[in-house]
Amino acid sequence: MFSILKKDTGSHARSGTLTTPGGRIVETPAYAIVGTHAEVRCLPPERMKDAKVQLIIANTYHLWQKLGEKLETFPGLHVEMNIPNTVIMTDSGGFQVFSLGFGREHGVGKVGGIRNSSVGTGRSPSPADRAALRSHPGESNIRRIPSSPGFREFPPDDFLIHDERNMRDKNLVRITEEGAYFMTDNGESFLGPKLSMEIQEKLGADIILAFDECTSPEHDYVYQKEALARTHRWAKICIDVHNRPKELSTHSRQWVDGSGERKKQQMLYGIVQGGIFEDLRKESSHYIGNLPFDGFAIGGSFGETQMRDVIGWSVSGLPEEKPRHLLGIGKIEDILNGVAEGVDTFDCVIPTREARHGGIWTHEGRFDAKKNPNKNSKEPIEAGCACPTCAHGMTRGMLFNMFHSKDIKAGEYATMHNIFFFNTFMSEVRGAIRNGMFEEFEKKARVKLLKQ
RNA sequence: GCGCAGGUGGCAGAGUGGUCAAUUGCAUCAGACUGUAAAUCUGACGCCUUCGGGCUACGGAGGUUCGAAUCCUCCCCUGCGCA
Repeated sequence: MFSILKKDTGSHARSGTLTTPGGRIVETPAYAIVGTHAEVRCLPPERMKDAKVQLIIANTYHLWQKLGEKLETFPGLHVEMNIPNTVIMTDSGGFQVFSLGFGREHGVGKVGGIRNSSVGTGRSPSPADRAALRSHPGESNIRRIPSSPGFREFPPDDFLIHDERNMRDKNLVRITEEGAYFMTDNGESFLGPKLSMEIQEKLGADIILAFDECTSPEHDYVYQKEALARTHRWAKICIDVHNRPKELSTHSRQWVDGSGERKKQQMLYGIVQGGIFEDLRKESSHYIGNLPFDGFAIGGSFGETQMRDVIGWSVSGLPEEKPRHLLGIGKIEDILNGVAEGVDTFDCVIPTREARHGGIWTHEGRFDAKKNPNKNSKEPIEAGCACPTCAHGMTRGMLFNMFHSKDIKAGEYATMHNIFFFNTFMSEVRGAIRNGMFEEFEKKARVKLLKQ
């Protein structure tokens, strides 16, 4: 259940309370800390409370690969991670379709620079794109594995220069109508919408995500359109699997019989895609928004400069009363943009990954603890910060030394601070919205936090 | 004193006639990181440069050679063994 407590008048920002079917609670806007393998790197489970974590996102693909047959007897993420009261969501594996596939081939992340000029505006397809769409319906970069019917490689090898072929060989994913084939160390494994749903039921998160295809920022309009149609077809399959009669379930966790009423234990979110194209994003937003999901997520690729527009288009067709999650984003500026566009929850590796790499976030901007200016610095990590790291009296110089002496604790101290910082920041955002001060808060935050 | 092994860029350690300003690792410095193949990855790392190149360099001094970190002679130093 999602109840909105306050809506901002100057933007689409809102603040509310998300209560999961299991009775766990998230105050929104909130930030999901990434715990891909059912653990937050460099943060012991018992310290999550100290870091003010209220939401965790784990990963279906990676846990599936890691657990194998143990999945059948998996006790559920809350038990496994020993965080009975924390809300957990699982990503469906749709992102790995990109990160292990075209992400590798194109050498980009989801917020990549946009190289293809015909893609740059994000407004509408160029005449060339339209022509391509007419003359090659369905014939985009899709690859079929040799064992599947109608196998073909596209583009054919002959069309590729050597470097392009090398890059293509980095792609470990073959996408088909049914799902995606992943090349792993143990051979090939297939993951599609149906299986992703079944795995997510066994993992037992509070919130699960539809299996989608996350596209690359380098994909052109033609490909984005085709991938979007596929993601939409998969969305319906996910709903059907999620809502199948209990008798057909292979796993009992999905349904709870409480007070004579059969109740779903997990919330299912649909995912909006469409690359950076306005018409595709709006189409997707309306299509997904009209399906009976419990909430919605915005996925896929963004150009850094187009991000806010893309978020706006993606939200445009979603029902007001249901929660919205922005997948894999972000940085402070992205959060401000997302909240202002009506996003309720976020998740991103930024706080945790950057912490391990020395990137420290503070209310005065970000700094790199491994870099020279911090050598011998007596300055606290962040003055006035109440996190356990700062409360411990850690200085920038101490952290510098720990990183340089490869002390494993450096990553822990930094991770603790960053998670605490992001969660604190989110609570400040909530406070601002609930007090009707979001506009002022946002203005100040942009000036102060973004100077880096 | 004799025998053996060695002395290479901040360190470790390749190279044993030209493709060597010298593989590689570490350290250092800089940059990146957005649903985590990431406690990771890139780049720089003798000096100068108009970015074409120029200069000085493999313990020291000579020598052989068109050409030497690489071969020869002497010297200096280090480690191990024997006296």
